[in-house]
Amino acid sequence: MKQMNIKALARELNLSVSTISKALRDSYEISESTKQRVMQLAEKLNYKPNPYASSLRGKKSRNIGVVIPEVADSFFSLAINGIESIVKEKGYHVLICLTHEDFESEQAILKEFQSGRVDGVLMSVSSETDAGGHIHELIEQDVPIVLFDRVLKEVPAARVITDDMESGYKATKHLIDNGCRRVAFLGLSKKLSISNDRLKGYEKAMHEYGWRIGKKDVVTCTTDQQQNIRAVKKLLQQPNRPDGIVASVEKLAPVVYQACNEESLRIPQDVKVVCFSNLEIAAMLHPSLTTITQPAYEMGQKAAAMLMRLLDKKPVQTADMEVIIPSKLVRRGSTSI
Amino acid sequence: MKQMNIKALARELNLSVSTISKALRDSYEISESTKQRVMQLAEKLNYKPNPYASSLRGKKSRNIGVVIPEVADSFFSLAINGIESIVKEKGYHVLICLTHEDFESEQAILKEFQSGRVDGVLMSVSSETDAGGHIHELIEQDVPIVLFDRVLKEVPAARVITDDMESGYKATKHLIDNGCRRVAFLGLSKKLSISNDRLKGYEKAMHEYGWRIGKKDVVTCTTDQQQNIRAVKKLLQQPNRPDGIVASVEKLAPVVYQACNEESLRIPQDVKVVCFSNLEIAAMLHPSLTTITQPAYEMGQKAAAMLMRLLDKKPVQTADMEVIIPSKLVRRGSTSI
DNA sequence: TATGATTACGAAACCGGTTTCGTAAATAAA
DNA sequence: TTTATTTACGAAACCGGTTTCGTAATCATA
Repeated sequence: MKQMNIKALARELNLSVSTISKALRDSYEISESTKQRVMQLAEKLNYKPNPYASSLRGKKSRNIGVVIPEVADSFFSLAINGIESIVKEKGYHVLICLTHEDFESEQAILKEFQSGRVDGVLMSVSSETDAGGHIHELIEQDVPIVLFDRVLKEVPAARVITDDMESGYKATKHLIDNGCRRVAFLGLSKKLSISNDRLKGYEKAMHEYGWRIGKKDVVTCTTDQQQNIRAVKKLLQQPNRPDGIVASVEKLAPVVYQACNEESLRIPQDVKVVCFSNLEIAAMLHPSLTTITQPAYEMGQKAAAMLMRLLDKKPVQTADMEVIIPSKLVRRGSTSI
Repeated sequence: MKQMNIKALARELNLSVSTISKALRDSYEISESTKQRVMQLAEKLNYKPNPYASSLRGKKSRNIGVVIPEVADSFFSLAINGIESIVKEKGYHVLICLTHEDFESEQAILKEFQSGRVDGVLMSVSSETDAGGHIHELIEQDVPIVLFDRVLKEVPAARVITDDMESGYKATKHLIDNGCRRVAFLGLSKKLSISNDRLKGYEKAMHEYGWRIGKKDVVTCTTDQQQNIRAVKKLLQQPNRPDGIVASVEKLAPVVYQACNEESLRIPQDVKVVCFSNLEIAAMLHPSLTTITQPAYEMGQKAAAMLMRLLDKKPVQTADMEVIIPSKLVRRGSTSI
């Protein structure tokens, strides 16, 4: 079947193109009877308005871009569900773009978004992102953006984050309370806000309890899982090895388990572990994994709702520009004998 | 900054709009020196072509739609990575749409895609999908579609699947070889191709070894995890309860572990378990989980590559319309003592 | 020198909706 | 009855690229 368009409908009904358009948009200028006829024929002939024509004329794409490092991560996949639950109702579509933790990809994607392809952007920055020039450029083109989870401190954009410092503190304190005296911290990148804030909380807890932080006890991991395993094994091979580990991102959970396994160290007897994670299956790990669980779905919802407000051009209070939702510590087997 | 467009560039350079357009597209009609001038100014003024204008005129969106039930599932998130790795090179964007296992959502999405929003579609059907009318409609509008993993048998569309029957057979045989005599099967839906094929393999293995399949040993699960846990517990409460379980989709892994836990049954001593899953963390479960692992990334790549060929209008052999990539059985602790 | 071919560019149609503006006819108000 | 207003619709501009077609100028060939 040939693609139906407004012109064909107009011909069929002996009406003008503009009348059809108005009728379909339920304009007050058109009589009820005409609207009925138009709607019915449109339905019958399976007419679908061309979204690109509308976007071109209206300067609105009804697409929002979601820029994240990875989708194979339960935080991000849950956040996507939250985002979608909000924007779908408003008639927006979600364009998911993956950076694979690569800064240049992230820049390229935001550059693309300057074209008008999306009306707004939700982003969690890559682990390699340490400057916000690309975000500024986007804002200058009047594309609203809301950052979530992984943000850049110096970029004055709306943001939804968790209480990362407190969470890092809570995780570390939990380990110390359970008998750990030498706790190590695994970050993902020195550039990442969440790693750094969680690290700060870790440091605060360690200092508060008077424990020294060994030079090698703060490990910066990479995107190479094999290399991460080697790094953690090395950490655990030290003469006075750590007896507790705070892993600041979900993907490090298997790394820690694997490394402990290869070093023949038992969790939690020899090493206790807390990991930031949203994995449903954390409870079924061997042993079950104590986690800091982020409100991923709610964060996605909140970030999307903020973006919707920005798109509606409703005034947003400066106080509403930063939303902090607390994470929860879920105690499981990896931290108690 | 105001959005740059071709007209502004033309004015600036004292050239016509058409010359600019051709220069930017590297047309042979334009002299090298003019191309240089145009390119340089475009770069300098940060010109981004409006994708909707191009799409409207060219009848090509350079978007492909990916319709899947869920993104919080490692099979699908890996498949997305595979898809993206292929289509990005060809300059396509990925529009991910989630059905949440709801047939009506799936229909609505495909209806939307009749508008020309996407040039092609990759889909894995929802667990509630049992008819292919919406797919047919799309094909009639000349939108090519490739199904992957979860397909509809009767729809004559290109497809990429795994050897589901053999995998179900292998999983069941593995349990039987490890001493199980009463194996249960957990499907996701009676409508789902993968559930049914895997079930067939299960039945084949059971018959081959002369084991009866109890009336209640084939359980059809739902999207409600709590209900699934109750169903599996009920399964395990039978007087002559199963000593082996084949779980046909990843999300049932936590269900089985939870149910066994609540029934105080040990894995693998009391019940042995094989689950179809791509979870990286399966090896760290308690006990580690024997899986049928699908080549998710490769399937995504293959499906995307097929779609690219269809979009290039290259003739595709009928023999190439169905690609079957084998899954692998990964033996772990949940099936051996 | 005359003719044909090539080069380099511009005018304008086009894609398919949306919106502005103008207007005939019907209705209401004076 | 005249004037003002409302109703219901159409013509055409518009969004921003792309493409077709026409053409003046230059170059090559006979």
